[in-house]
Amino acid sequence: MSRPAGPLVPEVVGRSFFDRPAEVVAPELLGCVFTHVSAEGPVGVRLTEVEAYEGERDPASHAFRGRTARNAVMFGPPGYAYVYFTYGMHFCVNLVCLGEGTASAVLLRAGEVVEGVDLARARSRPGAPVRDLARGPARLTKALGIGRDLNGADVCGVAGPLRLYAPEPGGSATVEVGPRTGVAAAPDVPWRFALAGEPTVSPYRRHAPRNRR
DNA sequence: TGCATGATGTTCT
DNA sequence: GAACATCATGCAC
Repeated sequence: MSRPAGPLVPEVVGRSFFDRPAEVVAPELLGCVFTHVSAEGPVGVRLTEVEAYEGERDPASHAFRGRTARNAVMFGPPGYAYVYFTYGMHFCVNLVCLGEGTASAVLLRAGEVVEGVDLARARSRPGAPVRDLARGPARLTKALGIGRDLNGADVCGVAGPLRLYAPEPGGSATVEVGPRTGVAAAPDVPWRFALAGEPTVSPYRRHAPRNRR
């Protein structure tokens, strides 16, 4: 498609983009700008690190044991946000891939805040450097102000609070591939994708088993 | 600079 | 009742 020359109006990513396996969608999400417009204002994050999760063939996925009330969104149509609560205090956000009945999703792990920096910082910690605001999946949702109420929100709709914009053309970035971070199961599957050389990308950490008391 | 640990709630077995 | 796709903090070196 074409658009008239003028100010940069980034294109909203369409639903067909997500109607593909997560491990295919994931690397293409890098560089996209994910925005949440709330009552407080807009915050946008340029994605620098993501992870792919498949359904029943991926033991690290929430959908591994089949459909439940919590992961129902993952089994739904593509282009929606799956938000879940974990570790008693953190939210993480996924973008659902593939069609109805297939649990495929991409976890957004980290990004660089490119819009609404002040708001993002206020939600995080005053004085925090910009590159720390969305470094890590839980911080990313915090910076964007994403909570449980956005579970199942449409990412492809122009009217919704969540939107995903295609990266500006011309930027060729090197994509780094590696094992997923922090997962207890299938730690060696290379489905973690990151932009090389980005300071917002968290260092690789293997899942740390917790001592029980 | 790097590791170990506690906080905290939802979900599933 | 245990595990968990995490983060911030404290302490050792």
